[in-house]
Amino acid sequence: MDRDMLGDLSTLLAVTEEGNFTRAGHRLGISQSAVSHTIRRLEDKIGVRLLNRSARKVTATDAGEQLLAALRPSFQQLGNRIEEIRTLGERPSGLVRVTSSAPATRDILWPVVSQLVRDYPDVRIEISSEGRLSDLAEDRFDCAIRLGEHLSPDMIAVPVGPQLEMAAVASPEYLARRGTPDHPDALEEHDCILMRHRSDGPVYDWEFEIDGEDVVKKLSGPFILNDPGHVLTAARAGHGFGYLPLPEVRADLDSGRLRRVLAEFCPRFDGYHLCYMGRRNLSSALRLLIERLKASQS
Amino acid sequence: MDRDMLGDLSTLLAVTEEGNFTRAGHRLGISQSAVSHTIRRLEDKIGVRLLNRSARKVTATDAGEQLLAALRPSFQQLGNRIEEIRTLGERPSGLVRVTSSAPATRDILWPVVSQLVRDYPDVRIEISSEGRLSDLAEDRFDCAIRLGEHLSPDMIAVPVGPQLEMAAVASPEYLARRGTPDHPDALEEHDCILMRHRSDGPVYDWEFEIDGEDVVKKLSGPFILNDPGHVLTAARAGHGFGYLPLPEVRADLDSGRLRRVLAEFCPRFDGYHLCYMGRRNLSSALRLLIERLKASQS
DNA sequence: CCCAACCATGAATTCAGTTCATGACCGCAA
DNA sequence: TTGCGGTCATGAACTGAATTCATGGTTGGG
Repeated sequence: MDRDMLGDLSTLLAVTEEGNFTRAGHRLGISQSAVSHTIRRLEDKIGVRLLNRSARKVTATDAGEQLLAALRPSFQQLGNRIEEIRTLGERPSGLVRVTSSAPATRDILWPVVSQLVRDYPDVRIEISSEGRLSDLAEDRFDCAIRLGEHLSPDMIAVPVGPQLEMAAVASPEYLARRGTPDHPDALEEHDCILMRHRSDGPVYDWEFEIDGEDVVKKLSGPFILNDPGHVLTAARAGHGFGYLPLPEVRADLDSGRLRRVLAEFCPRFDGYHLCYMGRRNLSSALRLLIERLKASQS
Repeated sequence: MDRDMLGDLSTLLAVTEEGNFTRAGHRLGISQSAVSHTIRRLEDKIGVRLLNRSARKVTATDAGEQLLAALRPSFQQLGNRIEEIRTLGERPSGLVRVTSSAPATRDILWPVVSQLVRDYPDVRIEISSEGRLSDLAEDRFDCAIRLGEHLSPDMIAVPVGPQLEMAAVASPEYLARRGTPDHPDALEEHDCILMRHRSDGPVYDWEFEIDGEDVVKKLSGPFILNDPGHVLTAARAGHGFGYLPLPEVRADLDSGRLRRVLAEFCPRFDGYHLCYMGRRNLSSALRLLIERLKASQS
């Protein structure tokens, strides 16, 4: 019994259920002619006439009836079984460990996972603000919400949030002590808390938009950190300016712990990305989360 | 369950049977890459991962195993059924020689062969009421319709008719001359035309049901015959009682040539059997007849 | 550490399935 | 008896899904 025959058998079944080629074709989404060719081809392969055709009537021959007698229960069982595993397959379960900053958790992650765990009671989500991208490779976390695209060749990053705006911030104490810059060029006279992710990687650029032009400032300062939380800590402590996405500094701005400068020079850019290791066997729960986050972006 | 999926399912089965995509591809006559695409497409359609792949090993997931558990018997049944009808459908042709009594021909054989020769124009059926079981072994006939099960070790008998009732009959002339028995015991005072099939075999029993008990009467008479037709001939001639299945004597009863006695004592028993030599290479036409007679019994 | 065997996948190819066009057949009504 | 409408059959033309090609990634064994 060859593979191509199997689809043809379901055409045979449709013909006998509908009673003519034309209606069977409608049901299957093909033309009457295609049905005719298909049945003819099947009969040639098996070497037996399966249908008697007269004008206005199609009936199964005895051989056809015998074949259909085996076909009906078999296809019914297979259809049922496929539906069962499809339904069961839609029951993701297990733990998904996500590392995400508090703002990303609040703005991007929480709206999605809140509904997800209602829809799929067997899924549990662990969210930690302390993880690092390197934790993904070491399987301490399953995914991370981060700004910008992926950095490692084996890591996948998909956008899951709207475009963002950067903010340059410093403590009131620092500003009182060192003055408030009114242009990005002035930052060259200030201390800036820089970031990079890998100790051997590039330092993150501070980009500004001056007279419609994108300008990258090469700055310096007392710290090069790899964690936005630490950048905030250092900025609050008066060690200089931090340059972070607006959501990440909003709480400090609201509380007055930090003040924003050069807002009119700050461009918008791609927002949060979901990062995960691009390996094969992602759990169904993780796949589900990835799909949901992608979908929330549209 | 759509048509295109069915062929893909047989690819899935081949992969799990062969243990890898490459060998499955060889079996199916397609490349390893085509197998990979096919499995991927099937998994996308169903929405469930069916196989775990690692280097050098492919195994079914739980969902895949469940699907395969339904797939295997279904495809086996379909494959067998297709092979059956293909075999039968190899345009059976030629002559099938059947020996059958007139009642068996009328009641059992005719309804089946009438349609069979329409379906298969190359098949011809010869029916003779003169044959004997011994003619099967000597290849003068291909099969026989007979009451009761087979007698020779190399002969096969399959039931092809409903249960029957025996009838004890005699001619009106005999009854007028010798009297009408009103109990099976009275037969001991009468002439009875006996039957057996092999000259060295046992004489056929005359069984009656008396007060709910089965009773075998040991009787005697002027003839021991091996053919029901001859028994009827003898009974019509007034030689005594015949003991035959009701269908075989119906015509004589209807015409008044014979009269039935002791009807309330006659039990029912297994009916007509199709007898044929149990050798291997039965012609396709004979196999077809056998299948049809078996099927007509259900 | 290297190699062989296997799977994955995007792009390109190909040919089997399908449509198109149209003829043949048949049942039914006028 | 004839005409019409509905259905099946089939060869030729078309097309898109299945398959191949090319190649990269992974992994187990030597």
